Amino acid sequence: MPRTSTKAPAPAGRLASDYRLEDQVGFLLRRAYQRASSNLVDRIGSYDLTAPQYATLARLYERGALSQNLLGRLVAMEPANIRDVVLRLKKRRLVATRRDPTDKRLILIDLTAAGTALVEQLIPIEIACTATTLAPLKANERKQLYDLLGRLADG
Amino acid sequence: MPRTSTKAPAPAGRLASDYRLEDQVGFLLRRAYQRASSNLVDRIGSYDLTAPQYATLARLYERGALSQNLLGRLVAMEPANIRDVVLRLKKRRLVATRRDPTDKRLILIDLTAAGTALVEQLIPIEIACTATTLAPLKANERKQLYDLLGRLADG
DNA sequence: TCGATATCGTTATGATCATAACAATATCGG
DNA sequence: CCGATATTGTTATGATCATAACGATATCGA
Repeated sequence: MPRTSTKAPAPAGRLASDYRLEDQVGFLLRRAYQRASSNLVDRIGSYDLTAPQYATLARLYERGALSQNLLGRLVAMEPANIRDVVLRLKKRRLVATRRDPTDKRLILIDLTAAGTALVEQLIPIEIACTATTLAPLKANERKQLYDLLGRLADG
Repeated sequence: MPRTSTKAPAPAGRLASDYRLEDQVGFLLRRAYQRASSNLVDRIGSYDLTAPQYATLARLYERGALSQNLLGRLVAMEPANIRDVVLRLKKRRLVATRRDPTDKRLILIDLTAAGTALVEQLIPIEIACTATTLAPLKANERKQLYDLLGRLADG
């Protein structure tokens, strides 16, 4: 006679009994990113901007005009994805595009005056948001986290 | 006469000169998750499974049958999202669904035999994949990372 | 010069994601 | 008992994401 009902919650039961999803970095990273992203949307959502859109604007603010492809690499987005983001930002007149005269393959993206003004407004909000996300960590732990995450991301 | 052309790359120029996108946790977390997710797809992509799909199967393997809603919470997915994942897994006969007899609102999800067999095949691959992702870190650093990420994710 | 190769942007497909609104069912308090 | 409230699952909308295939343009080497 089996110990409990076959329909029971099956606390651990089968094989690989010591495996836990929580022990997989990918799962942890996904949840941590969800939290960070949620914090950002809570703060800048009223501007109707997503985290990738903000990152795109911020990168343009840092670097000035960039080709669409390079811009994508600098915000870690595939060509097909950065294209859509740029289209949405362009529709809102936050960025402007023009063709590179010397290399006809390239589309140069740059902030408009409105885009620049918006980024300058959002940067302090983003910094506060980062502080919120990092709130559970002490100062030295935050530094450590940056080091570890940076090495993970760069492979 | 201005020092350079107005159209120049604008290395730093404007306001908030010390702001860097790299200093924002969200951006770092997103890139690190991209890396981890990419590592997983490289290894289990031939099974036509994504990271969230694998997480769903793994959770069911750990816990046995769960309501769709609870399952979603346990893999950090919104109700609308876990629904789509379950539909795809169900279409491939990796999970089966039935209504809870005592609470007619609930849909109970459980692994099929094929689903169970697949998870048992994938678990060692996932563990190896996690090792790959963590390769840049030493043992004590990995432990530290888990601690920090866990606290971030839980808020 | 010219052909192979590489890069850039586009298109298409399919899978996450989050949010809001909604119907059906449970639960709880008076 | 029964109405207010909460929970579950669905639907719709819109924004990421990754991948593959493709034309256009650049670049490089023979």
